[in-house]
Amino acid sequence: MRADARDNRERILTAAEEVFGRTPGASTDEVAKRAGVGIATVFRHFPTKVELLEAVLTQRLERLRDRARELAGSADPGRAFYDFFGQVVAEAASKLAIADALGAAGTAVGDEARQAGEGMRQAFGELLDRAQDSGAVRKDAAFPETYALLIGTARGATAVGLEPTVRDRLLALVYDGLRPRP
Amino acid sequence: MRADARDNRERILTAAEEVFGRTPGASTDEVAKRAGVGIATVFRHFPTKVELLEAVLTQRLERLRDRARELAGSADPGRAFYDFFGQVVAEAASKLAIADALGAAGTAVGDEARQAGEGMRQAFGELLDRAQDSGAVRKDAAFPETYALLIGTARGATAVGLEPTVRDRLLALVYDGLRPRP
Amino acid sequence: MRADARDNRERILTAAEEVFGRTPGASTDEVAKRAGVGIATVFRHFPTKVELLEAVLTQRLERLRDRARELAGSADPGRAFYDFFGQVVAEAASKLAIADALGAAGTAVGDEARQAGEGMRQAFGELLDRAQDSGAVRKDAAFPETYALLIGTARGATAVGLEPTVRDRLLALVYDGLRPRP
Amino acid sequence: MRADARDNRERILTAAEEVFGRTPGASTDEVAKRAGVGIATVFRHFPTKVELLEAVLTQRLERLRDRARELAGSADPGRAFYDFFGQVVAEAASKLAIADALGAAGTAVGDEARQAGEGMRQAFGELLDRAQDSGAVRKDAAFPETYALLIGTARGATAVGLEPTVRDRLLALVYDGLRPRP
DNA sequence: AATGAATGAGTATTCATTCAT
DNA sequence: AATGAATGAATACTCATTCAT
Repeated sequence: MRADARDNRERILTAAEEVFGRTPGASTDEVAKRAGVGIATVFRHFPTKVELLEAVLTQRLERLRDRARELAGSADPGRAFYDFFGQVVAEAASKLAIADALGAAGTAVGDEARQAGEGMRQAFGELLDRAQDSGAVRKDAAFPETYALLIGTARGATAVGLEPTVRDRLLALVYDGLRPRP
Repeated sequence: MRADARDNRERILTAAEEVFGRTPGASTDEVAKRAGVGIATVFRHFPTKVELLEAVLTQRLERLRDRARELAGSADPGRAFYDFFGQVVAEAASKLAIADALGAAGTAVGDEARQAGEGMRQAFGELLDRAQDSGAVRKDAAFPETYALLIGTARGATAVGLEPTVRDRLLALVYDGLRPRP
Repeated sequence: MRADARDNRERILTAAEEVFGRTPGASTDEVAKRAGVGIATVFRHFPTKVELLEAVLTQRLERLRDRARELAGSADPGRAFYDFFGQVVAEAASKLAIADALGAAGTAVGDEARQAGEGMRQAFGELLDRAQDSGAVRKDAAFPETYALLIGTARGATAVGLEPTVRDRLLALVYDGLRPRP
Repeated sequence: MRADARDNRERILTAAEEVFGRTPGASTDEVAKRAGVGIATVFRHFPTKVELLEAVLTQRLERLRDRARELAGSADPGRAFYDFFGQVVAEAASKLAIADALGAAGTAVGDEARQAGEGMRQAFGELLDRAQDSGAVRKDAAFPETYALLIGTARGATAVGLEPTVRDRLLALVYDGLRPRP
């Protein structure tokens, strides 16, 4: 039954991601129905709605962190940086809530979520450093504003429901601001 | 008595802006208390909570539109564009909800809000056009991505609670992306 | 509408007294139905279930205190004391919860209830003092044990659902313990 | 394996006594944790929460009955009666729930509990009879009121959280009522 | 026109009880 | 036989909206 429980936890988390991604203020019942379990099961796994939300957030942040870490080893640091940037924005455009997760990364209360956010920001900082060393990103772009630019671009892409073409042009604009001035 | 009513409407709107700016999920009661009127009075003026929210939104959008129009007559179109951009972002950083208003401008349901959003986007388009004509903004930056960049930057600045210095550096990055390539 | 509200408050309190008297763990819904009002109305008047319970308790304690005060002026202090004692026990036998109120008088958390309890205990102490001075109650019966005896007798009479005859005989036993030894 | 089961039953009962003694409204889970078994084990032994509560009650009543029976053979019937009375009250003062058990003895629903209550009351009646025959208790104190006095004194001692000294003085008052009038 | 009271639908959370391992 | 997970009914409390004054 350990397996069953883990399975259910996964299903609940997935359901929560979908439901809250679509309707941020959705009820826990909604999540339970979507996951196909009783409501008490949701509360057994996540004793509080806040804890459920934080678990979703944590998962998202960890995924982003992992992606950043994967790319950190790349031979082409510039490409790694811009690829990560673009992927985050692309995902945000389709999954409304990743942008919120990014925004919340600074404020997240829960310990796990905070750590995941910290890890993600560190990994992104790593990507930035290497890209700057390799000359792919201007040296005077410090971490805070670059991170803010990532968040903002992701949220901007989300808010308007941008078409892919426009999103690419938006990224082109942003990248041009990040590239070293000739 | 007409005057009293208009007065109350104003007070309610102001109160709503403050309250929802601070706590997006606040109750209508909260707004009534802040405005110093009974809750029934709020509902007399705005028969639905959604209508109240839309009124707040409309007001914000109209203010932005008016500011854009004022600047449209400026002798220095480049400066007008970047000033507007910067002001919007600066305000968003302090008033959480303006960014949402900007985001909602595309999706706004109510008729008034939609019109206000349309007007605001048109005015911003005007600023963009003139700035491009004057050579202050690159010609290949079309409206959709530029508008998305405005929204995103505003939201990015809001989400993280950026300090003014960092906000300025963020803007510098964004502006560099918007300026014509040499 | 002030009148209506006060009216409703009364009805809710009365309903609560009946309902909680019968079923101590009853739900707030039950009280609302019994009072013939919507559940939100109950919560408007008593924002918390605890506050509702305390209001019931307070009311009961105040009634007892008032009765004690009335009797305090009596020309026959002995009779006043034993009358009060008997009335409390008689009421407790029919209204389950008065005994609890008496018990809670020492522990009541809410400020109003605490004060009412204090007032009631003081009034009872007064009755006791005078009865002792008049020689109707033995002088070595101090307040704490006499009060405990009152509470206990009331609760004893309640718990078993005593018939009036038996109750009278119980009181006779208790009174004999309180009278001065010859 | 029969031994294991009986062992578990004991542990659950003990745990239930502790838990419900402290927190009358406690959950079955609480009991399971305290007993160090899974919740399903509790329900295997006591298919219903009511049955568990009744088992606790039965156990308590049986203990009291046994104590009364032990004392029934004593050479000094008066002392036996007053000792029993005092012990019950002393225990009630520390173990909140014994008083409830005594009260419930009249109303007990379950068959076992009812029988245990009956047995306990019979044994107490025996003690009373002998004490009356020996002249230690007045002859006109019939069983019903004397039993009510026992219950009441026990509950009175519990409700207020009486100190031992006061409890003793309370008992002195009660005993004086029970002793034959000179 | 303005007020504050009343309402019921909705929400998070708990708990006794039942299943699957 | 024992376990822990799953379940749905129940409960306290909130909120947008409607009535009576």
